[in-house]
Amino acid sequence: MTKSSKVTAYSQVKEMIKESILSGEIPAGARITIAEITERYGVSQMPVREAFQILQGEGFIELLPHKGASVKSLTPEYLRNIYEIRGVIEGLLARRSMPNLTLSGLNRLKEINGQMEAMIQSGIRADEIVQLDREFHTAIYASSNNPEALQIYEKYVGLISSLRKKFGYGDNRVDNIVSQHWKIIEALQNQDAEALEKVIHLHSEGAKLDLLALMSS
Amino acid sequence: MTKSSKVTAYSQVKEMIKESILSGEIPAGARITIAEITERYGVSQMPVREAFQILQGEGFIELLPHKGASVKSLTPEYLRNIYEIRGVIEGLLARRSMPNLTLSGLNRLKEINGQMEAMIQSGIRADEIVQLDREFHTAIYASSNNPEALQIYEKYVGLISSLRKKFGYGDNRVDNIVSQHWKIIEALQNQDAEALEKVIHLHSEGAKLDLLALMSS
DNA sequence: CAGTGGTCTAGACCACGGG
DNA sequence: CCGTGGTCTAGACCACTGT
Repeated sequence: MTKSSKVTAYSQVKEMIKESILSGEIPAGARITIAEITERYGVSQMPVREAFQILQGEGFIELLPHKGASVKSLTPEYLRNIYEIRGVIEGLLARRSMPNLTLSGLNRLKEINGQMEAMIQSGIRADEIVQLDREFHTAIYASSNNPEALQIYEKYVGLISSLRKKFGYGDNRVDNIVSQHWKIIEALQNQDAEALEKVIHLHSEGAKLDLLALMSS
Repeated sequence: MTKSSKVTAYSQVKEMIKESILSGEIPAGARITIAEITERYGVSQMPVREAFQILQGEGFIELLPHKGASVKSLTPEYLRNIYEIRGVIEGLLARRSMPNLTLSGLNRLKEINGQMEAMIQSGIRADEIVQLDREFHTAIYASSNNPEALQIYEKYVGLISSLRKKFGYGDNRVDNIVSQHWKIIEALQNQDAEALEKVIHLHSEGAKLDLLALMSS
């Protein structure tokens, strides 16, 4: 490690490996050896092993006893599965957040979605859309008072965001996102739980289909 | 460790600690030191630390850098949160399992629920009810084809089961369980996704209220 | 029946909290 | 400012794979 510091080596190693995976530097399905990492970052085995265990818990790698670590491969089935999970978790988060959402929170949502709308005119950049979309949803779910659910959401959203940056968006997906966001805002304003949950599921389903189509083409 | 074997030390240590937590031997909120475990099981620090990381990933303990491990305390808020998560995940699992459920699978469900019904007559034993209830739900969700969701479900069901064995069930909770199970079977038989999801949520909600009431009394 | 690489031990290091 | 206990290093051990 660069210098002695207060943060632990294993958490730094964990973050660095995570970065490498999300950026695509270490491709899905690739094997990672302990030796590789110890050499690269100048640490010994133990912090690497701890980092591996954490990353396995977070769903980024797979760890087989006596066989080593490999980056979880993002098969269509796996993606479909985690989209489904994310969908129902988002429904829960939205439902729980609705009563706690403040007026200024609602304005923040309108602002973010306005920015997205503006971006469509001036040419779409996938990574910025990803960023704004995440902010939009995070702004809603922050008031859910269910940190455990939020953690599951963030785990999967991180995995999927990296793919978005790589594959971008389908033809009119971004338009759909923006219009669905307006509907979400409307449902929140009306405190209409049923409508809200319906739009959220639609939103998630659309995202899944769009990404899967892009990946298979 | 007892003897050299093919399974890893850290996985054995992990299982043993997990047992101790679920059995209540190590109470919620208690601190666990590495030295304690190394001494008790005759291993060195590294496998213990790996076990800790895994247990943190599974939600059983909390790990603070430079401060150590403590068993996650089961506050009412935390329980409410994980019941909510379990509820929506179960809804998802049930919905996805329905089309894949075989006739013999359905008969198995009827059989299990019949056993539960019989048990009510001959006096209720909490740990056996817990066991049968778990079997019932597992029998449904096995055909969900979504192992990731199943994993989340099992993580939380393990935590909650241990509490059930400790606190038992409220007055007519067991009757409710059995009658709701029949309704679940009926919905599965009719391939009625909407009814199914409704019962599942009712089931989950009832379980949550019952347990929270028992714990606060 | 080697070589590779994951797993484990022993002990040093050092952050943190109480006196 | 010392003690406790979490963190890290170096190196040995041994399960697994392919030759």
